Amino acid sequence: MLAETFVLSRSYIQTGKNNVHPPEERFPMRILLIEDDPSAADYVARGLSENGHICDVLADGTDGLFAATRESYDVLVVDRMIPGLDGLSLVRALRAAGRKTPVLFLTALGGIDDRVEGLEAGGDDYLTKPFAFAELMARVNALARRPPVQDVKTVLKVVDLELDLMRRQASRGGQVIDLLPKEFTLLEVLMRNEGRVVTRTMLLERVWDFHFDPKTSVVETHISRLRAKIDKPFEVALLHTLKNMGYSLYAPR
Amino acid sequence: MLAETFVLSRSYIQTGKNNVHPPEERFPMRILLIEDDPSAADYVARGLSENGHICDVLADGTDGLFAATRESYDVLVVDRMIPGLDGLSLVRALRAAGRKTPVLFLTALGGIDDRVEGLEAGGDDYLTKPFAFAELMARVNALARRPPVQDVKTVLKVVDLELDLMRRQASRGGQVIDLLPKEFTLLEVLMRNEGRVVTRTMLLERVWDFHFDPKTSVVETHISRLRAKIDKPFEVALLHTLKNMGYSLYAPR
DNA sequence: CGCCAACTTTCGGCAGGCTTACAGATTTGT
DNA sequence: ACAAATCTGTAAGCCTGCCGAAAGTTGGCG
Repeated sequence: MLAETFVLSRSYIQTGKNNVHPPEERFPMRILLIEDDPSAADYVARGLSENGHICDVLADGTDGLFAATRESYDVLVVDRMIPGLDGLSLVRALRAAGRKTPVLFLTALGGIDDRVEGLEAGGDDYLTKPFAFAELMARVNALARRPPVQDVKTVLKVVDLELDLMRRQASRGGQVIDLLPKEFTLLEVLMRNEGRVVTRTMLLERVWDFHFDPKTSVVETHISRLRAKIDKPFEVALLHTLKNMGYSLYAPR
Repeated sequence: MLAETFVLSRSYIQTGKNNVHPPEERFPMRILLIEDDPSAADYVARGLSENGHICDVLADGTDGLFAATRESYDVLVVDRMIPGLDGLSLVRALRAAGRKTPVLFLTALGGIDDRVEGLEAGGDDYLTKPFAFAELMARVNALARRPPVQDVKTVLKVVDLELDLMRRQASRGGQVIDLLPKEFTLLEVLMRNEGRVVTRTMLLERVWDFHFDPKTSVVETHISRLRAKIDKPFEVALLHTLKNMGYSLYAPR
């Protein structure tokens, strides 16, 4: 899975049409990590995905700039020392192109000069290696202008359906429901968009990190399995299909 | 000689005049850090001040005791190994003088005796080096919030599984279980997060202080060993795996 | 009646996690 | 200071159970 994120799909170009996200706060952040050291990259990527975010990784500066310009990421995490195009130039180019995506620099050097350089080039924050992951997460949150983790809602609720994000556990009407990982994130996305239509494309991006159409029925398959657990055993269905549009989670009236 | 060791504490002298704070929750906490390793001291002091608190730093035990007795700090953070007067004696002396200021010990080694001694001497909590700053901040907050006469929780409990932090000994259903040091801290982290998901990244940071991905199965290995001791011999398993997420310790329903 | 979109179920591959053995490191005892 | 014992991390192989492709079914709508 991590290996996959290393090879950023070339076909993400196709999704260009639909890269405008709804203005409301979206949960999983999309983060682009530009880092060539595999172990560091893995560490960060893994941590981010464990925290429910989507992380693309590129090891080369040129590719990084390309992706950062084309796609709309919430935050960029950029190593200063990378092959292709160094982090500093990358960000300068990005800013010159008018992109304001917040940038967090990772630097092996803790010198004051480095810091100044980075910020002057248009970086928003920096972090010297090695660092605790919690710190990176905190700074990324700060850059994305999100409230600190402590007062992030930990239990989602739609009617009598509850999803405890910390315990990773769902329940309906007090009855505990076991969910598989994919089912869990699928439900999470749906619940965070209660009442709104969630398109297939959104689901592919947020749950599967596919930036293209796999031309299969993965989504349907998992929707089906999810229904079997959260709707089938109960009176009223909460998950509704909207033909040719997508799905929506709400209480019928 | 005395003057020398006070070098770091310019703010201590200036703030001396106003040492009477309202008893309720006050925001900038005043914290005295007694630590001789400059880089560690910097790390902590910087972190505290970034969090808006006031931190005085002293590198010598004798000076530390003097300041701690004279001033009224909200919390003391004390390294066990310091020149002048060791941390243990410092706290004993402080308590003997009737001061109840909460004390957080920093100890390089997580040995049994270190912890027991520290708590017996009148310490309120301990933290083994190295640590993530966030953890120190959390513990300091906890200490400051705690009513002056404290009983440190010395035994963690999850269902019938107990972990005696003083004796460094685990037991389940009254049956004593021997744990190796790594297993002990691993279990401690898990128990302190009962019911919550503890990600692999968290474990790598808190138990191993790895700030990168070791790309090996250290965690799995130790989880396996821990399971063999705390779960295998018993009816119900308490330690559960969540694929791609981490582990969680809780009683099955 | 026929088409298309969505639903359901089955089933094999495989990734991620588990286990074990071993060797290096560290600690302890003499 | 040396040897013994203990502890820890790596690597290799196994195994489980999740995931997604595929094929067949349903149902809505023209």
